[in-house]
Amino acid sequence: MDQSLEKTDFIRDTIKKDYREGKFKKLHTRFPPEPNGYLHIGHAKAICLNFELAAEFGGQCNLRFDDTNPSKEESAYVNSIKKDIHWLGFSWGNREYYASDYFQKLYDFALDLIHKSKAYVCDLDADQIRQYRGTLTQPGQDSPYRKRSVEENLQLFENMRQGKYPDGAKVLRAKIDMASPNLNMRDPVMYRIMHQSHHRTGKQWCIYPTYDWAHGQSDSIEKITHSICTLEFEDHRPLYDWFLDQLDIHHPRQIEFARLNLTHMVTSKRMLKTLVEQNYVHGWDDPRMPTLSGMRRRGYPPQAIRNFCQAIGVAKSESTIEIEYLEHFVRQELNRKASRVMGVLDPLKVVIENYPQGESEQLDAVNNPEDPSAGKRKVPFSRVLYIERGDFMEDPPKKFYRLAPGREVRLRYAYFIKCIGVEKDSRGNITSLRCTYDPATKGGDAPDRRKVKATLHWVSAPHAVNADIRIYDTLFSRQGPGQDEDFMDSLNPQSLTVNNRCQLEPSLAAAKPGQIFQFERVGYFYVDDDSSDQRLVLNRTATLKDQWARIKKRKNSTKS
RNA sequence: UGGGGAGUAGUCUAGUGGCAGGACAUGCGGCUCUGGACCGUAGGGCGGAGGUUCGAAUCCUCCCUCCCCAGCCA
Repeated sequence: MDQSLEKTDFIRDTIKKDYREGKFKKLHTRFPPEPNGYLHIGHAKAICLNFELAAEFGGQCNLRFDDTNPSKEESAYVNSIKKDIHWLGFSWGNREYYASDYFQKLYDFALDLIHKSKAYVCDLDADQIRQYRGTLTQPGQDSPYRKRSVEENLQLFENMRQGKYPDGAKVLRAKIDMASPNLNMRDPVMYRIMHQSHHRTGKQWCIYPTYDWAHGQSDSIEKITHSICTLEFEDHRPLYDWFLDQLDIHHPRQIEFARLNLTHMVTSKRMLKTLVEQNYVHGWDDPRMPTLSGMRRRGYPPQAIRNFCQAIGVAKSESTIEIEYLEHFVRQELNRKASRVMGVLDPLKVVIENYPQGESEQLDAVNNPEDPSAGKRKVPFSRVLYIERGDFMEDPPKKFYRLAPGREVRLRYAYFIKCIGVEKDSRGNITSLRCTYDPATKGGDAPDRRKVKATLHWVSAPHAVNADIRIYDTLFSRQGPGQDEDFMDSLNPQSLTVNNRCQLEPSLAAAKPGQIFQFERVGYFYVDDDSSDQRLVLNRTATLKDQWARIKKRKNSTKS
């Protein structure tokens, strides 16, 4: 690989170093989601990292569900997670694992620690354990049960497993150091009693391992070489290492990186759950959600998300990426792939007065100028058309070079038209435009080489189809929702508006759910599953970049 | 205040003692039958103070700011 193009970051550096030092032969990573919610864009960063690392170094990446807490986990989440990872374009072969697959092995490992006098059964309740733990600045105290004999611990632990105690009565703890400055080392809990049915093991167990006890050992069982996780687990690394060392089993290296944050978004599972459960959005796959299923339904191509994840890189400093950066990759991908069509969101009627009444014709339109193989299609033209209301101004300011009285513009793939009159209602609102067309400009070129400043999209009124277009904006109006206020307070009341006035070219009548189009000069639109033969429903994926909108915005802000 | 991390343009990120580079965003220009795309161009940065060195984003010292940890969550 070209040295200058080779990706580099601290994780890859570490892996290369480990490889040079012969610490492993084949890289093995894993993506370990807990099946207690839907995957979001933050997970995508971890998924891409783990799977791409494996691919780059000729290794493998496992999918492992971290299902150690039956009170929160459901198989419905398992399915959505698998679907989303596949959608992103990654596969884990037959290496679909569950921490719950290892419950027996973990139990045996625990026995081993008890035998080594490195773990004990503790009768303190949750409150008492907290008190004994000490504080950030004060050391903890040994549990009164810390000195139990190996035999007693073995018996008690067996009893725990047999279901002889109620929830919370006892726990199994590692025997490390109650005075450690790292709170995670102050005799952390390994097992808790939960008489709770598990989505995979059913009623087989009533004691469940904690994250700290399950994670490293699961990594080890799967012969993971590099266990990549987020920064908040940095404090846990000494414990991760301690368990593996005491057990003297395969020892992966844990590496921590900074999680992904995006402006105008939240990714905390608690907050996302609240949004769904209190119906602020229409489900986990609402196109405003930062979930992968939401983005899929919004029309974001998976490749755009992967490109984005590559571009943002991986580091240890906490960062918040502007949502515009993600949108850039969405547009980049869609620009190459999406078929162009014409659709008018805010219609203004135009009558071509010199075009024969009752007639129409079919004009050639290019489907995708970025992709000649996409071919051409026909669009009907007639005497009565719709153009975008915003494409006309009666009294245009300097930098506005679209249609205005007396002005000539081109209708894309059609003709030059000139505005010769404006019709208004009694309140002075413009109801329609009177125009003439130049038959010699058919197709969009003038034989006399004269130029026009603007090209407008349009739709023939008698041929137009209608639809519901869901116009999405960011779910939150603040850049960092929930940072200085309750996150619900910065919900954007404008995050969804439905437009049913639109007029679209007739080819859209055949659009099928899952298809995505560029409405020329407007944006990208994805055909939603809610569409039926009776009613087309489109989600606006993203707008096109719009120079005029920016000029307008700047003018308004300098005025005020 | 114990421990663990992090500070490079508006936002990400590269750099590992030798010209601070790239992407997004922004401005300007070009091109164009999408004010899209594309091409070109400009502005703007090493948290601070000392020190070592011919030379410091990089090494040393001190300081400042931010994040994480006191779940039987992950």
